[in-house]
Amino acid sequence: MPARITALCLMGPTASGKTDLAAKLARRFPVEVISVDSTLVYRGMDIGTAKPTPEFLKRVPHRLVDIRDPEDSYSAGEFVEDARAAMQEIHAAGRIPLLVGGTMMYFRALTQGIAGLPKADAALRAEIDAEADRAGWPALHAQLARVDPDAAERIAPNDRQRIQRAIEVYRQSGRPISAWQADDTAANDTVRYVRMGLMIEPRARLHERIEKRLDIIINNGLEGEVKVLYKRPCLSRDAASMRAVGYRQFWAYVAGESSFDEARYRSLVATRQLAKRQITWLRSEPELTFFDPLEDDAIDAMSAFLIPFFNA
RNA sequence: GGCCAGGUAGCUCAGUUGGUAGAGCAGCGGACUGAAAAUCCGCGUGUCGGUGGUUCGAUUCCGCCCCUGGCCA
Repeated sequence: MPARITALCLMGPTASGKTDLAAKLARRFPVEVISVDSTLVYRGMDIGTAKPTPEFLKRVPHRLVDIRDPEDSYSAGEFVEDARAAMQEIHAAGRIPLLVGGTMMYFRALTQGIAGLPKADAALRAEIDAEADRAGWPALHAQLARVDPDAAERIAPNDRQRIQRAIEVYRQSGRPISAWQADDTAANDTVRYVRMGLMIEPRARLHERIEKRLDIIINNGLEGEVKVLYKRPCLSRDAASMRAVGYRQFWAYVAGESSFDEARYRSLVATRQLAKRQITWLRSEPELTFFDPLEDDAIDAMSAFLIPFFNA
């Protein structure tokens, strides 16, 4: 049985300054960063994801960055396995894991457990998509209602992603997804999570930062980066990686479907909407202590908050 | 300066044969179990450009004024 360990969580919406604060914490405490970000896992997606530079990563190593090609997918389940392994290694090396990121579902899956569901199956998903093209998602929702009324009740008739997932799991295993989800997921109780959240208020203040950051990303060459990805023969716009904010919108521009200004505007909107969803997660996160990253003494406030956990 | 077309929600616009108005986008709130930077659900009062007039009643009809765009001088 592994020893009980403490892990720190630093969670915040996009453009809230997580990376910067993580680096500062790493200078003050014996911590090692684990990235909790569904886009930083992809190699070759550096500019649009605002990935820390190689020099920065050399100074402050991050686990779970650049571990997938954009053609491949990654998932919350894989993240949980990878993050648990990384936490054990870091702990064994005498340091404390610092989980940093904005992919709230990954945090939730890690800290509260995730059912042992069957994995994704690309062929089966394509099959279900084809059926939906013919009959429409509400029809598949009705089909789901016959085999799994509990799941159907929770899923909206137009929520293609969840309908598809529920049907996928049922066809693969012959067992309703609601039954799988009812299994005891027994969150890993060998880890104690200490949660810190970043919040920038009012919202307009965050929106300003988002716009500035997007323009930096565009000036750094987002268009060129997307062009390289666009040319890869095995990479499609339907790949999980290419649905990421900025990539999806500039893919449409590179494909000649929209103007540059439109790609920029839509990326801006998508980023704001992403931030809003992340904030919704944060509001429901238990035992979260908030910090304002724009305060001059943010790092000191966080340090003061953390010291008791390092002495324990 | 003259003629024409417009001025309605943050933006783009629809509409009211006269009974004070509604879509898309944006924005806001929420959900979230192997694609989650994903996928969905909910939320629409705004001096209908200003001002006078007609009318029981004007955003709607009429006059004048202001603003924008186009054409003509």
